[in-house]
Amino acid sequence: MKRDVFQALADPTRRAILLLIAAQAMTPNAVAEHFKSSRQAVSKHLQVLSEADLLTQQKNGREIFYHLNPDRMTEVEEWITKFKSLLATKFEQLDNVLEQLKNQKS
Amino acid sequence: MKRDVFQALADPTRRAILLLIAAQAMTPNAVAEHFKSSRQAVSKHLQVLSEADLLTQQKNGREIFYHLNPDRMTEVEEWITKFKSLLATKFEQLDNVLEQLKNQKS
DNA sequence: TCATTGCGCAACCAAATGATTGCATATATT
DNA sequence: AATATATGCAATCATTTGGTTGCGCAATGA
Repeated sequence: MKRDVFQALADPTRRAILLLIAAQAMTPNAVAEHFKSSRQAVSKHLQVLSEADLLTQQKNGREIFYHLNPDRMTEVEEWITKFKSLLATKFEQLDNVLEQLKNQKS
Repeated sequence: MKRDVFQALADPTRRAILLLIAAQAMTPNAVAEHFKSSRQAVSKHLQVLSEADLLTQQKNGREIFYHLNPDRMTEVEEWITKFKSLLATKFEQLDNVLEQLKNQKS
């Protein structure tokens, strides 16, 4: 399943997991040891993060290491950048925003 | 109610609303005109964004203009920055991450 | 004054979410 | 071969979420 990156980042536990894995690739059990959450709960979070392409898996024997995929985070950065540039130019840009949002109209 | 900024940004419609209002402060009706969503649905989104302190209200007669609060977005930026700096230094920083996540342990 | 407009709020509903439990499978260890 | 370990997957459940509907209230306008 394809998932929205922002939605994947919405959960604070998932953000913490990302920070952990950003520092070092880890197995689900290793991740779970750092949280109150159970292994299964963590496993579900890892699945969500994987579906958002924020993580990749690397099987090694019976262990599965989850690695970070840094590319996907740039998508968030780009949104923020767009947002900020919009702020900078304000009113002048309203037409452009309207144009870009056109497909969301009824 | 206090709300998580990331959670507020999780919904694509809310992100679009933020872009609109970033370009120009608007009333709920004005916002709703740009979406398929009903006024009440948009109004709820505005409420969520307000609870996350991403928007402020300014009453003017019977109209309420929603303005952007750009400060709150920096919180997201800071998380991303932290994330990226973690990536840059990788393994060396693992201890720091563990230290920061300590309070989330059982 | 009376109708209309802009808006928030509460109740309600279907769908999604986060978590738990139980089980199956593959790999490792004895 | 038998057991233990690491993990995923499905079912289930309570809670949250996004949306609709209906109502009430303040401000505008006739």
